[in-house]
This record gives sequence, C-alpha cells and structure tokens, in this order.
Amino acid sequence: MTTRWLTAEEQRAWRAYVAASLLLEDAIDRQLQREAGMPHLYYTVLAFLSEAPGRRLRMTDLAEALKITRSRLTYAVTRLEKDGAVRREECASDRRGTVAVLTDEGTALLERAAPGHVDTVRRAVFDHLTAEQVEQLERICLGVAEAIQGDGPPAVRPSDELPWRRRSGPSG
Amino acid sequence: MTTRWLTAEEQRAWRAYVAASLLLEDAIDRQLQREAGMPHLYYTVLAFLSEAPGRRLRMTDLAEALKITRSRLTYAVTRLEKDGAVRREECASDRRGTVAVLTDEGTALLERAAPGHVDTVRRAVFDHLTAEQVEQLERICLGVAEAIQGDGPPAVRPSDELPWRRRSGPSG
DNA sequence: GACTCCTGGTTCAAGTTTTAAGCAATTACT
DNA sequence: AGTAATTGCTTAAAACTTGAACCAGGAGTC
Repeated sequence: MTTRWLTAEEQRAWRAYVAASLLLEDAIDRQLQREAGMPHLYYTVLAFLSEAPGRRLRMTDLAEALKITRSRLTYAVTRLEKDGAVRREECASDRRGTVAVLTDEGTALLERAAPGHVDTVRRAVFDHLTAEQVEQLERICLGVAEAIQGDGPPAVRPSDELPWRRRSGPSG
Repeated sequence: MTTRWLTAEEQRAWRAYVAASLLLEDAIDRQLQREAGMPHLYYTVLAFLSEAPGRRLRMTDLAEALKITRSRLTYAVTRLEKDGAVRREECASDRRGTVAVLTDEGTALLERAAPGHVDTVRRAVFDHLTAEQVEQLERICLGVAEAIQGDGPPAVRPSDELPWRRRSGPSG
C-alpha cells in the first residue's frame, strides 16, 4: 500500500511536537540535575514510589507504570540506591522478585526537589495553557499512549521487552 | 513565594504527557533502528538537511533548528559521516565553520526509511486525532517552545549552551 | 518428579548524551 | 596593530540507555 504522508497541517504539528518535547525534556533535566542531582526519569521513579502503598513497588510494576524497560529501571534503581534514596528488598511472595522501597532520605530529597520541578513545569507548560487546552493535552496524550500500548489490535508495537501485560497476583 | 502546585487536572495531563512522550520516542526509535539503523534524532538530522538549500547546513544552524546542543550534533554527524550519509565540508565564509552536507547515499537512505517512519507516526499520533486536535497540539507545542526558548523575559532557561541566538550572516 | 516454557530481574557490551574544557578563528575595543 | 572577549566546533570523561544474553524461580504438562 502506498504511503499516506502527513498533511501540511500534521507536519507542522509534528515538528512543533518534536521540538517542544526536546526542549522540555532538556529544561527539566537541567533543572533537576542542578537542584536534585538527578535526571527527570530518576526523579519520577522517586515520585511514583512515594505514592505507592508502603512507598514500595515491585520492579516490574514500577517499570510498567513508568513506561520504561526493566533494564533501564535496574540501572536507575541501582544509582538511586547508591544515593541512599531507594532501598531494594526481597519480595516475600515470589523469590525471584525485588521490591524497590523509597527511603526516608529519598522522601526528603523528593520533597526538597518538588517545588523547583513543579515551578519549571508550570512555567514551561501550564502557565500559558487554557483549561480546555489542558484537557485536550491529556486527551491527546492518552490517545497516543493507547495507540502504542493499547490492547486489542496493536497500532504500533514498540517492543516485546516492554512489559505491559498485567501480572496476576498483587505486588507486595 | 509559596509553591503553586499543579491542580488535579494539570497533574493528570502532565502524567499523560510524560507517559506518552516516553512511549512515543521509544516506539519511533525502535522502528527507525530496525528499518534504518539509526535513532530518531539521527533521522531528523538527515530530514532537516534534505530540506535545506543545497542539502547543506552549518553545524550551529542545524543544532539550533533541531533544538539540541552543538556537542550532541557533533557526535551525531560523526556517526552519520561514518555511515556515509553525511559529509563535512569547510565553511567558505568562516574558517572556523563546518558545513554538514547530505550525501546521495544519505538521501537514498532517508527516502527508504521515510514511509515506515511516517506510518509509525501516523498510527501512533494522527490517526486518532481530529483536525482541531492537530491544531491544538501545534499551538500547545509552539507555546511550550516559546516559553522555554522565547526571547523577552525567559520563563525557563535550560542552558546557555543551547545556541538560540540568531547569528548575523548567512549560513552557506 | 522430570521436562519444558515462561517470568522477574540483572548484567554485559556497545552506543548515545552530558558537562566541562579545549583550541582556533573572529570580533570588539582601544 | 594589539589584546580581550566571543564564537564555532570538537573532545574527554562520566553518566545514561539499549538490546541481547543470562540465571534462578515459578508454572504447566505429562
């Protein structure tokens, strides 16, 4: 079948997206690197853990929530563990399992870094969006995520490595 | 001043964005790695060059257009040069300058890879967006880019390294 | 139980990115 | 012209990511 190219309108939107996401990731990474000594992803690891029951999550569940590979998470947690922000524990219900636990030190670090991070995100993104645009943004992004990882007929399948299938049992 | 936290609505939008951009970059990188042997950024380098007059651009101009650091571009071009997709030439008007030129081989590679790439982008993003959403997406992204790099009172300043100031003379 | 397959997590090597530092050419200033 | 500051680009070292390979534990089957 012949390629359906992007329309001029779509192409402009796509270019704008690519540019914006590059700039945004860069700005956020720098701010967090400066004020918290870690890149955005690592901060997000702490953020997700902080909201989990018991501040703990199994590696696979955490990777799935973050939409990253297990390998990438392994390295992130190893680094954060060296920093004392996270601790690894064995999983009681599955002896293969590992649970990442947010330490008190990690919690403190997160709380210290949060204001600056939120401020950056706010000024770069939300300060100039209307309420409707915020809603649109969410809708659009949910659609993209669904298209990529959604069950049913997969539109785009990034990799078998990304573990999106739900696991059976509970995670603790 | 006390932190202005994100509202629940904003937080949902932000999380959706972070997840979607991670999934999207991952999907695109894999597709291009598989079918063109290079990550998304490198493909974009070729794409920008292909549209420039004479298929050539000075390093700094290219880095500015791509919204990446010169250092990052240096490595990308070095790799692409090894692949034969790009060639470096001296800049006539400024002996410090380097011009990146898209080779015929690079052009062919780009043309071979484009359909698969467009298809991935289309299925992940545009196939499920309305025309208004496409327009909103562009507007939102332009706003973000403007907020980060815009002249005037800088809302977020990622780094002095990113060369956003216009240079004086022409680039060829 | 033995066999096979799958799952959870880590590890290795190779590739990419970052930050700071470096060098040469240009510009600005006097 | 002489000198300091700036610009264009590269490089070195450390950090991060990727993809495949790996190993131990769990699950299904007979």
